[in-house]
Amino acid sequence: MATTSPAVTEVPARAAEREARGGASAYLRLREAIVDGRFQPNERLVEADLARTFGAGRTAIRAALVRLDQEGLVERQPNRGARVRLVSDREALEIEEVRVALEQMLARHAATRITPRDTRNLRQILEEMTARVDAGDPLGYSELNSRFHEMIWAIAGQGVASTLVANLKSQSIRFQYRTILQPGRPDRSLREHAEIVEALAARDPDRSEAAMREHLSRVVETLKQAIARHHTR
Amino acid sequence: MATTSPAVTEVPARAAEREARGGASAYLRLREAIVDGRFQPNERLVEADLARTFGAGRTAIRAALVRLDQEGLVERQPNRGARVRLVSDREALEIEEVRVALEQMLARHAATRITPRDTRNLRQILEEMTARVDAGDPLGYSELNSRFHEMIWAIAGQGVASTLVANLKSQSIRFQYRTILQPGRPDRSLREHAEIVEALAARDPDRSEAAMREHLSRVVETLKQAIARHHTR
DNA sequence: AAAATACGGATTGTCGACAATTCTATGCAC
DNA sequence: GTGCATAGAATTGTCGACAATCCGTATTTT
Repeated sequence: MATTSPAVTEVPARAAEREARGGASAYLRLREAIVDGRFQPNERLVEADLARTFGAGRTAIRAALVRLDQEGLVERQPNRGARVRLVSDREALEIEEVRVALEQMLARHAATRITPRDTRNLRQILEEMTARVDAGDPLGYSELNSRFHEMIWAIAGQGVASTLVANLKSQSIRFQYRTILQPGRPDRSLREHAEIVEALAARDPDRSEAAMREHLSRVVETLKQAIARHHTR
Repeated sequence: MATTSPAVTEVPARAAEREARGGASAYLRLREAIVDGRFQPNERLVEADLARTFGAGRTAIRAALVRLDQEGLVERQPNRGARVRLVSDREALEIEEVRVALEQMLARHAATRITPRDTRNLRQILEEMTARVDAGDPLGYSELNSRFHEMIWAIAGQGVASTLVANLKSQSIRFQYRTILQPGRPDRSLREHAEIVEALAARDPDRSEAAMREHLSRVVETLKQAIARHHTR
């Protein structure tokens, strides 16, 4: 809403969605704050402080922290409190690898369920993405990129897998910018996305899976290099 | 311990492992009880009752339920309590599909990291599995089957992915028996496992991934049929 | 001076009690 | 007998208080 895009990260389904007003939406607000980067990684999350900040009781905050811990956004140590979890370079890579595996599968399924209407929507996003690249707007591009992938998840109609990727994404969101700012990436990325759309439109599962794999493998590769560079400097 | 195998499902890593005595190990014990099937699916989980049963306070039980909810083993509705989550046939299939995707990836990674010692261990498990089949012991076979796959996860050295599959497995554990009891399955399954070992031993990522995919795709297929049969009867 | 110890503040963990909500069963009208 | 309203029981949600634990600092010991 205010800061970044609204649909960038969907809240992982289940778990008492309809929550009272002040009470348990503490979870949602705290989550948003962390994902948006309003807390530093490794920053301590003191229950009493959070309770005051969010106008909730300590009980609610406590429940939220337990959830976020299980979700991997927060790290809780017995008697020592909670911190915003810092995902290491190593782990960020692992997460990305899992994402490759899952999105491959999702692409495969999407290919068997895609409708002409879906195809039109994907093509439109692709156009907008091109426009952003031409306009030199990496943030807008990144946002559309997210939309693109999320749309494929939706087409695939695999709730379990979609929830998992969404979850992983919110954990590694802090690393995203690294792969975006790579020089020469946008053009290539655009072509890769185009191929994905074509493969899906052709309703060809193997080709769709391969295209997605190709695309995301390159993202992983880029991330690897970025990390290596970041590490040796 | 009493009912089924002890190592069948590893507890998903993170989250305050060192917990006080009676206090928060409530989570572990409740989890085990659910996974072992000591609670019926959809059975209500009343906090006060659980607290008495496990000799813990309601607070601890509450935290445990929140965690289990996030984990997908329990379903919590505001003001209406928690139940053991019932995974639908549909969802069981989805879960299995995700498992295919993840284990494929894990096999690929394992192929690049496997040591001669690992190979020996895998071969040995394979032998024992053969023995179980010959002895007509499906439960023992199933247990070894789990060990086999878990060993590959360990070899792959991908903590994130491993945690996810382990988690998924505990959710769908109730469906396992359906695929096991399929006639003619054991022999074929055995051959598939053998091919996986060979591919890994050859340190061939593509072949390993393909072998795993082949194997698990068949499991999915079997599950599909079992569900269909179960549904139309 | 370095190490070990003891203290004090801050924070988490747990309990009991009460409010809020949902569920169940009874009674009443028709 | 069926449907609806209502009272009571059962259960969850939240708060405040206190105990347990940890961390940093000052003090003692060697």
